[in-house]
Amino acid sequence: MLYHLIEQQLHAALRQILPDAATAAVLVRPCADPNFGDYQTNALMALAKARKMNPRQLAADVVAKLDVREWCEPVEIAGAGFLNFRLRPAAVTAALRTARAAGHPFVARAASPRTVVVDFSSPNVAKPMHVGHIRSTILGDCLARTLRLLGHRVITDNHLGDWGTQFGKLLIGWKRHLDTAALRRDAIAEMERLYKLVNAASEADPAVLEAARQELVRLQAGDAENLAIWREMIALSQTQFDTIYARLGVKFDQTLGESFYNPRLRAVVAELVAKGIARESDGAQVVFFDDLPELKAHPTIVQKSDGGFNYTTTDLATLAYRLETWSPDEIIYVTDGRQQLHFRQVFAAFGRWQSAIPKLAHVWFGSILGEDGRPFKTRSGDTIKLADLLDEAEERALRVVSEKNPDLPPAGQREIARIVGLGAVKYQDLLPNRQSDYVFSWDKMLALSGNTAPYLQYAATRIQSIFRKGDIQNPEFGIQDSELSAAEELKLAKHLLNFGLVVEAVAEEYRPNYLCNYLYELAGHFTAFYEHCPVLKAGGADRARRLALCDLTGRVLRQGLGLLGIETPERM
RNA sequence: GCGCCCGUAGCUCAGUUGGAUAGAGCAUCUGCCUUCUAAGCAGAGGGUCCCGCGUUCGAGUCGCGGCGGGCGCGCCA
Repeated sequence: MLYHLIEQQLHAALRQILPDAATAAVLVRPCADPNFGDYQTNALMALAKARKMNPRQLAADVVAKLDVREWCEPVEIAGAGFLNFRLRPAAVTAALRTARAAGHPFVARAASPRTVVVDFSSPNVAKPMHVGHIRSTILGDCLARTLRLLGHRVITDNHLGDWGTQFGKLLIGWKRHLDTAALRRDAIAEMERLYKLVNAASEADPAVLEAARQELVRLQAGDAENLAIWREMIALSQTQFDTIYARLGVKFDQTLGESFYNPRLRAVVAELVAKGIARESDGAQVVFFDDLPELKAHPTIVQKSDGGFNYTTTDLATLAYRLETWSPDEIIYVTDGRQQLHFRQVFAAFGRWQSAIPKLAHVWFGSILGEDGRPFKTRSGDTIKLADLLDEAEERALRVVSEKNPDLPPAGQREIARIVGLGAVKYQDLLPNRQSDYVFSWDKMLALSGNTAPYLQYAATRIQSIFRKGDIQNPEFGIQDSELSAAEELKLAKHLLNFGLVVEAVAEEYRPNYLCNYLYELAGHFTAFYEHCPVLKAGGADRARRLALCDLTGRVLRQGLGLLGIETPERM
């Protein structure tokens, strides 16, 4: 990648001037304003400041030692000490030629691949998946795909909520009120009905609450009947999850729910106690963090006073299992922001328990708010089911498709509507900064114009259309030494070069919105090119080169959308 | 009370080690389909980046203090 080569040369030059400088912080980034050039570095100013040097003088000294003639016009020193690099067109065409031969154009595989566990989605058994599950699922899937493209070994794990106190109420409901016909029709809806029924009843009648507690105790003690019912509830739920995941194109390498770790919990606590990490307090076993100021006031319980375990215990057992099973370099948790304190506690406790721990990342996202700006209530009944959201998305897309393409056969229209509708939902979810709360709105979630997936898909289909119209199957076109004659070609080409930079940033900061914005800009550059530069009607070298640009743009768009988990139709 | 996050155009939001003249989409307005798909393109208007002080050559970004909102804080997950 050109920016990387420039960066390396810059580091070499800097070492000649300041041998002890930390070059890792000296980055070459795309210019904020193309008027300044293609790439810039601002780090010399910071470096000069730290050493009380004259920044412009330092810049001049470094430039004197810097040799980037192969790729750049003469380097400019601007303002307080910016270095601006402008690519030579010949270097751009050379980079495009290299990319056309590459399996994944403009993306460099990681020099040292790492093993990364990604924990995401984690829906609860016996409950419908609702809009609240979409962010974790889509975000986690995107991060997994991104890390894989960069050459890392990724293990995705769906940590199902398949154990816990809710099963007491569910068991009561199953035994007393089960409607088997309704269960056959829609198992999740029936289980949800049972839960709500018993939940309401236990609020009114303490005897029901006590009965539910007893059922839970029997389940935990291994009662055969309760275990059988519990297993059936899991199996029925898994069918629903599988349907949703198939629709979303999300795959898991592992589905190890909370219950998988039950047999390990006692030993975890025993070890924590033996090592003096946990101690008894008010009848419970508790881990205190007296030496950590931010957690001093927030101890965490690993065994309740009634002897039961909780999610901190389960999460610690899960970490230990992952460590011994896969020896990961990193474990990523994708959950909402309300669990920040919990994960700080788990990570801190785990750090005391185990000597060598991998990088632990809690990738959190904001809450979903209702249209009124109030938090979305999960228990109040007006939760929007994920399946309904996806249905609505496909229906809205179908209306547009049938209007725009009335001549396509219905099955073709539905397939396009499926890809466009699901793409719109996913993109809308990945576009905002993940840490912002978002206000749920049908219109916003399902928008099909502007900065949306359909815009990107549309650009990709226009490219496909060119190849169809030109009847170009095995393209023998290529980029000769001819110049990129139009300004739009050069802009498009230069933007393509930065794809890998963005993919790496997504993986490093766990922020797919960087990729969304990059692809939106790419599609914008392509559209400008498309409006101004005829491809099929151009002749000779222009035509060949523009076809090559179309091909590369199409590949990057499809690859980028693929990282977001979004498909691209042939036409739309 | 303590902690985390947020406050940027009418609305929804971006804003990459602090960096150059703060950007999109939607909405509004003006043009563009006889040329590879108008789900598009070109252009216009629209800003006290919540307020104040500070650090800095330079602050939407960092620090401190306010104001407003969301979330969390030992036996749910």
